[in-house]
Amino acid sequence: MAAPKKESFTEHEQEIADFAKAISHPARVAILSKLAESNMCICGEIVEVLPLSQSTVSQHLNELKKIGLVQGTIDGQKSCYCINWKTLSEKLELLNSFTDKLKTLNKNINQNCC
Amino acid sequence: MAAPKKESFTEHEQEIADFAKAISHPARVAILSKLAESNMCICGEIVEVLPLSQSTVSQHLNELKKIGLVQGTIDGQKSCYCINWKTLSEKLELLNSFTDKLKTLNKNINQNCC
DNA sequence: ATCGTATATCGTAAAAATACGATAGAAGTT
DNA sequence: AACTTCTATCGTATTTTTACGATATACGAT
Repeated sequence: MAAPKKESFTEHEQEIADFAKAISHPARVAILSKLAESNMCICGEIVEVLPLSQSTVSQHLNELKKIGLVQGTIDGQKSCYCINWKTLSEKLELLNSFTDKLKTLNKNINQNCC
Repeated sequence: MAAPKKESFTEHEQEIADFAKAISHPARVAILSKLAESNMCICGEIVEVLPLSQSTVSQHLNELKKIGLVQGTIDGQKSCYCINWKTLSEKLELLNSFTDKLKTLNKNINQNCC
């Protein structure tokens, strides 16, 4: 049984995990790099620089879109993507404040335990 | 065919993705919280606070250990875990310098494209 | 020596992620 | 109208992840 247990964690824990999952594939990291470089890209330009098929790239773009890290608009027959900087900053802030809290909770950061 | 294509990306892209993957499950986020709170924990204490079985928690701990975010030492019949702050800081730095580079590449952060 | 406790690992099942080809539909071009 | 181009989606195969129970091992206690 691999019943979904993710729901039994806190909203906060899930949010962090979801953001991390969005960038947990090198293709999606590469897509973000490419989009930052070019400010915006039509889908085909992204497909060109990735070693993946068009349909797979489309899927990865959709993952990034679902969580709000990128946004896409239809431009004629093409599809234009760009980074949603507001959301990206928010998610990063979420992760950073989490790790800051970790460090605060721990009093002896330099102490190697165990 | 779902042949593994992850190898065709850069080392850097893979490193970022691997770190993200390590914290892409709420259980592992929760484990890090618990470890930071308590400075160090025996395995059983972690199992107690998570809604997962002992064997599943052991698996998650192993994921975190593989990438170096936590370290474990055997202490008698118990197993003692703690956060490896050095590695955690390094991985975070990796992610932050990546996103900083994204922002630098993009000249008009406030411009909503598309 | 026997028993209980703690935990890693094995085996396995179910679910999710990854990848591609084929295709459909929309938008341009001739 | 016929044709090409672009991209999202469908169907599907493979792999990976998630989860648990059972078990083996190691340690401590009796």
